[in-house]
Amino acid sequence: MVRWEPGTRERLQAAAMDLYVSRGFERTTVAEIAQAVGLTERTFFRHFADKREVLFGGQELLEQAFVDGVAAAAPDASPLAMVESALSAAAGFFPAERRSHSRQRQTIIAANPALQERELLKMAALAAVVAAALRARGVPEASATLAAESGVTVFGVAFVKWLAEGEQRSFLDIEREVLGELVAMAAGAA
Amino acid sequence: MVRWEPGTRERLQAAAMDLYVSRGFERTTVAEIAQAVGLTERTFFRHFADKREVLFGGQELLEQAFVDGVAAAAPDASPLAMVESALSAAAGFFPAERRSHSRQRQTIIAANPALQERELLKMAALAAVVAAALRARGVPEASATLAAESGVTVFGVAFVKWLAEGEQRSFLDIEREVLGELVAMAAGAA
DNA sequence: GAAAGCGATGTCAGTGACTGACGTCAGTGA
DNA sequence: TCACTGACGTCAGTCACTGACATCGCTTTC
Repeated sequence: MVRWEPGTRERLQAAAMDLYVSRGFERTTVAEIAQAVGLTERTFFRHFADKREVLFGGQELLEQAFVDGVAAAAPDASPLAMVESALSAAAGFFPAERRSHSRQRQTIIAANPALQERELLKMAALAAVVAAALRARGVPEASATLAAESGVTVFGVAFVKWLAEGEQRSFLDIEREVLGELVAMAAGAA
Repeated sequence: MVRWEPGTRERLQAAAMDLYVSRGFERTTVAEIAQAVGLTERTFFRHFADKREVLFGGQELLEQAFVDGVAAAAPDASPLAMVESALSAAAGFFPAERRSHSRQRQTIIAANPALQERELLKMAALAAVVAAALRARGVPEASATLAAESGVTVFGVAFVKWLAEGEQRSFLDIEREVLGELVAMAAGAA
């Protein structure tokens, strides 16, 4: 008999999601989450920096996908083409099966400014690593920042659309549509 | 003799800035801030929702400037032209005299993820009201969101540039430059 | 001009997030 | 065998934030 069940982190995440859904984020206590999986509040904080972070696992993987996408773009690609490649790479993270889970998560976040703050921070971090990846490919500072920020904006807008009721298209298709709209908008003002 | 000194809110803001600079944000207590102006912790929380909010006064005024800017754009202006108008209107908030103060504030924020989160939330709120203003002028949903987000991105990038050491140009000039770069980047991919 | 009400503040007693120090104990390797 | 490690528990403490209630100059009302 093992001393501790494996997958502590994952069990805490699942319990937190459940409780955030049923009681709401603010009305659930870290002690309750820990208790739900037979652990202590102190142990929760050994796995997650804070009560919000438990909803934001996998950030590093998403960042890596974006970075890999930038690296995979054609040698002579424009900054925006590199971003497009990154968006394509990230689309793999959101297959149709994941929509239900993502929707539930997004509902929780939408109900709490504190969680929105954390999400915005994650998106900002994402933009920062994408900008760094672009700079590593020789894109000048200003363009890199703008392209990265725009890319993350497209990602965010596409994500919300993907979650919309009745939406049937793949995440990738929606990303492409939104990116096209952005380019069209900017082109109209050139 | 009056019972209370006037300008409580402003005095709290000033004391908070001072302490955040000298001791750092995390190492200063709300009780200390209140004490510094002869008040109680409880009173601090009657003026500010939390310890971070004290650094983010004047948000409504900035939002209003953006909204007014959108409204002031030419009747046949494109979404991006409306955003440009909004950026121009906002530039009035950042005359050269304010750079020193803004720089100090930005240094505090840059040192604390919790404060960055709050700033990002404020920028997201700004984007939301700009998007609403664009929609009110007939811009379709998707374009409004993208144009607003792009505008706020330009604003943020321009703000950082404006604060850079050795930068001499006006905030408005920098905004225009950054917006131009964004349009050029998007146009290059059209 | 006394009484009533208002508004900004103080006081006090919480709750809950988060931290540091230290103890526990099954498994692991020398 | 035994030292050591890693994941967890226990405990005490700090601090952000909240609700309920008291205080008391000032203003309004009759």
